Amino acid sequence: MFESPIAMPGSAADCSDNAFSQGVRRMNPQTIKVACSNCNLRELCMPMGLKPEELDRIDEVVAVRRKVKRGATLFRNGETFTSLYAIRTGFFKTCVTTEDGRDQVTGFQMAGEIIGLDGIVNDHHTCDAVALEDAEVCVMPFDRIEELSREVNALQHHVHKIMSREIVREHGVMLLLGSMRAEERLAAFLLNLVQRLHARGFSSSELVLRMTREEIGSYLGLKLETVSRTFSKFVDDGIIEVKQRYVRILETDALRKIVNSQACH
Amino acid sequence: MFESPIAMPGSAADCSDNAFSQGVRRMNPQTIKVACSNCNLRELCMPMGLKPEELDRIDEVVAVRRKVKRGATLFRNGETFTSLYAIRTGFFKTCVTTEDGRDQVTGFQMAGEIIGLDGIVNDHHTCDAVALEDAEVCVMPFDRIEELSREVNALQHHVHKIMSREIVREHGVMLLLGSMRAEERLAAFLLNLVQRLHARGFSSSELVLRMTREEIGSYLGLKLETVSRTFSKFVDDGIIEVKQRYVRILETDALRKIVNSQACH
DNA sequence: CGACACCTTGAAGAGGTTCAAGAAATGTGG
DNA sequence: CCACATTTCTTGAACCTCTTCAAGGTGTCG
Repeated sequence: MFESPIAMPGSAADCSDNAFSQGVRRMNPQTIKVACSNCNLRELCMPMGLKPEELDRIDEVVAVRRKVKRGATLFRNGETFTSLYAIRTGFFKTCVTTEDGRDQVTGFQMAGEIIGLDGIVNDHHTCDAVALEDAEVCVMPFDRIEELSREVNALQHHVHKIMSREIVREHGVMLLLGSMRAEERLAAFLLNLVQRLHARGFSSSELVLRMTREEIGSYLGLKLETVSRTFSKFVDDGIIEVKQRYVRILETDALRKIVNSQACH
Repeated sequence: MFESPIAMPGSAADCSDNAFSQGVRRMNPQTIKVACSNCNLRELCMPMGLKPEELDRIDEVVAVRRKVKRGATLFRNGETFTSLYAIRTGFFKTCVTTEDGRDQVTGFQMAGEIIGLDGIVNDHHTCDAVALEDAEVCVMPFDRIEELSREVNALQHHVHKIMSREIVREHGVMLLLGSMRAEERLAAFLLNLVQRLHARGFSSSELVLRMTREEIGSYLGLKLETVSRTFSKFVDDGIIEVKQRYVRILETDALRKIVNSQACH
């Protein structure tokens, strides 16, 4: 509900197909076959600068689309791995769970991001991917990705980059979890979220959290009460405004200063 | 010095080439050109079950070997990415550093493991790789890897698996940093180290730490004093013996119980 | 053998957690 | 559309774990 005023029209965040491509495409709701070449999220999840004939081949990557209702899982720990998923719309969390009941949110993913990479190594997923709002994903069978990336060099390198990016992202999370205090973690979290939303055409100062305080806490290695208290502290300090899930950042620089405060320790 | 009595002869941990292959190979110390097909670490860092002609091609992956003295870096944050490195001998840490002086060890790597994956996404390394003991690595230029993996399917899939494995490993670290207490973290750390050493033919109850308490602490998100105290507590409880860097595990099950103690919270 | 890096241990303190209660929002069924 | 149940969020107070600061011990290497 807060999203539409924040979204910038015509941007990558506007995830509906344009009128032309819809007219050309078959609209069978069961098996929606779609072309990456027409997708306005392409620049986020597919390699850029392809030759026309390569672009056509890329269309073979996506088998079908799949809708995932809020609260439902796209895949679960233990399930057989078959495909990577490119998020078209919606918002996901991924989390690992242990037998003894430990739980850790390992990431939040939004439109244009790829999930499922964890499953490659053992042909089974090792985490759950849960939709935090109604979502739609492009299903990309991995054997087809491997096949195509033998022929399209740009796709091959793109797959490698996506995996490397995820490794680097996780390094950042390890830094956060291993060396930051609560305020620093939450500030870094907010800056990261808003930066990614901005890259998708949303505001760089307002956002709607799609996850609960508990999920934020799990991701940041904090209890939900600490997350709530830290939000309140930022509000008291005049850095942000918070109304439930809605957050407005008033002082981006203050958040940056909090994250980079290591020097004065 | 503690290593030789623990190592099992003839195992993968015995990293020297056999007499035959040395006789055949040119021994120019400047540019040592070596064949993966003869390496007894192959099963750790290369795909298995290759056809003979594929095995020959794999030999093209490794350009040269490179020695890294204890304390020296294999690559540094900011350096241009060119190659992945397979560790032949020695022990590395990788760590990310921020301008404001924060520092986080993101992993410890031993023989047969691959480092450098962080550099793919932006053509620059985003962390430092430091040898914790004199080491030797196989340099594998990444463009050559990409070239070859277009032709050898098993290599292609192997590269994907290595990257996926690293992603899954980091999920585990996030779980550790985000949800475990000091004792649980150190117990998990010891079990992981000893398990990996065991896979290389070393003892599953004795090990020599190649890193300082401070480096362990950085990896586990703890201060070195906490690491030291937790070691001492494990000794008091009769779970391990510690003499500086030498550790003997007396009660593996006790360590396992500590890691999986979440249920009784 | 002396300098330096590394490790251990104690005591005090801070930051985050736990437990608890109530408020606010959200969803559901009549 | 409203009442009720449920989930989510906020806030307070006590507690606990880990950190910080400090001092001394141990090992290593030139």
